[in-house]
Amino acid sequence: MPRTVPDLSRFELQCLRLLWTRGEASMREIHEDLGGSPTYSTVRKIFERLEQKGAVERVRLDGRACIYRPAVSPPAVIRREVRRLLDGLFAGEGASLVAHLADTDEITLDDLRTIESHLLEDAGKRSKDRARRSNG
Amino acid sequence: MPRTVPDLSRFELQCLRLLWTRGEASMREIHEDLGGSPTYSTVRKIFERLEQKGAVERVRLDGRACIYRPAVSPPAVIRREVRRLLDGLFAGEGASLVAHLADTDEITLDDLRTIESHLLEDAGKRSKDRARRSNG
DNA sequence: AAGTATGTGCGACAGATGTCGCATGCTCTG
DNA sequence: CAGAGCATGCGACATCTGTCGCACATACTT
Repeated sequence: MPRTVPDLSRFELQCLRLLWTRGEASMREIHEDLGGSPTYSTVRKIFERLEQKGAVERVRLDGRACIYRPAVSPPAVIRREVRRLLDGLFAGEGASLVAHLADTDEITLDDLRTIESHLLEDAGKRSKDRARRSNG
Repeated sequence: MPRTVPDLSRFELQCLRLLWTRGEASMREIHEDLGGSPTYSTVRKIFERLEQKGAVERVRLDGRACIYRPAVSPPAVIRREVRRLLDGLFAGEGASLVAHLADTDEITLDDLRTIESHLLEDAGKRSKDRARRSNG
């Protein structure tokens, strides 16, 4: 498990995502998920590189086929990508990004309210935890 | 003005952003904005490619130096990048991205509320416009 | 006018990325 | 056990990216 998330290309990222949704899989399965294109050879090459970068690892064999598993977690990768976008195009301001999403109708008012309520719940939980810790 | 936003690399994007904030600039100025590194030659090469891709254009000369101007607008580029991130890591769901931002404290409750109120204002304006149009 | 500084065009290069094909070698089936 | 299939390891390429240097032209200085 690499401490720092490796730098992944778009296609590498796409393959990794497919692996995330499957949990673990052979390259053939990923190749099928991709609809058969590009070539199986290409997918293998991508996995070869993903493995070199420490983003995936082989867990076991299914017959003679290697089964791979993600070696980096979605949150870690996502954080990195979001940060990149934020720093690159929104001066690091998360609020600017959300404002953009609102402007372009990528999120609705209801979405925002739902997230708000979750935020409130979590805040409540966290402060309860803190209280428990200090009293316990 | 290219109809479709060209595909830009990270560094190309960074240079373009600097050009956005300046409005228009010579390569030397951008080079300075970058703190002098990488080399001036490198920056020129990036601009050469940005020009080929149609992302910037020369407007005039300042002495013998070319002055460049962005040929693609921030919104267009931003939309593209956001879409890429959304489709790539959030199943296209803007709400998921915002939820992530909330989870990682990239946005605060206040931010959300502010955006919400703007959203309400704009919605109001739009419906007023509609009313004006239909009545006018 | 001659020289110096500066901007540009062009070319070179290493490393990353996307795309394949081939030969070898294990497995499963007759 | 021999042959057919599939998976793998390895190598080959064309592009794209980031990074420079050099030679030539042009403008400002003295």
